[in-house]
Amino acid sequence: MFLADCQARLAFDLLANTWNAVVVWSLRHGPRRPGELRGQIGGISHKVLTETLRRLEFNGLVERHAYAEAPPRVEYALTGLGRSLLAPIETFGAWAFEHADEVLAAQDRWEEETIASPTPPRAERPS
Amino acid sequence: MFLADCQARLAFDLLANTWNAVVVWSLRHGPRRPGELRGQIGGISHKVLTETLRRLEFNGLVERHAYAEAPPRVEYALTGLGRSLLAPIETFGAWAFEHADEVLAAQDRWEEETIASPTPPRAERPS
DNA sequence: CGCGTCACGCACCGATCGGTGCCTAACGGA
DNA sequence: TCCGTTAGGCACCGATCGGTGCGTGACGCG
Repeated sequence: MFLADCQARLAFDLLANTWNAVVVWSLRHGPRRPGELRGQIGGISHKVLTETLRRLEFNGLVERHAYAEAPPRVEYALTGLGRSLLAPIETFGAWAFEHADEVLAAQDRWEEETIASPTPPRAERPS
Repeated sequence: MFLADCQARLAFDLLANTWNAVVVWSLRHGPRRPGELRGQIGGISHKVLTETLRRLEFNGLVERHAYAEAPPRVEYALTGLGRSLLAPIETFGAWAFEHADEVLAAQDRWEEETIASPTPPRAERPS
């Protein structure tokens, strides 16, 4: 599992992007319009949102429905496949809630122990 | 959950990298040396492996044990926090096994429907 | 003495990620 | 007529990701 060309790597490619899982999660309660998504999710640019939605559509996780109306209206909804991904995502979210403080504590510990650390491996910290 | 500055975003930063989850998973059965990891995992460069391990160490998921021996010997092991992440990772892996074919089918469908697609949103395909 | 092993650092590089800013198209309202 | 709204395309940009290649230090072996 997860070795070399294993299919399981595919799952991580689906979550490798910063926003994929967040967008999927934001669609869990039904169809949403891009504007709504941009509102619900904080700090995603409109370009990246559409790119993300295209990618999710390409992978069969969401469906795009465009209505030819006065102000253009578009809705994105999860497919069955997309909905099946909600459970794993929630598992992760639960883990994060339980252990976020431990991760933060570990990061702080690192900063203490190594005096003047040359290159803190990465921010990894919500701005 | 997953909104704006929510802590749950942290979980995805931990998996945002291509190799983080794979390396954690490769350590599930006990300590491993870098060489072993490079062997188990396919196609990871030595630079990226050490970077990944440093990052995991920084986040408190793995521990580094160096033995001052003749040919330098180093072992990396999961911490308790790291082990607690195995369950969510496995959940994902299970999802991938179940649905990988659906994702691939969706991708193929995309290629059929849109004749000469201008920009296939992304490879997202194991090479 | 030269070679191999092992962990790892560093310089360099191309590809991708994500962000900003500006553009269109189509309509309703003032 | 001009503005606002909505979706989204396009150009451009800096930061990061991941890869290659080379060097080092300490040892063991022939």
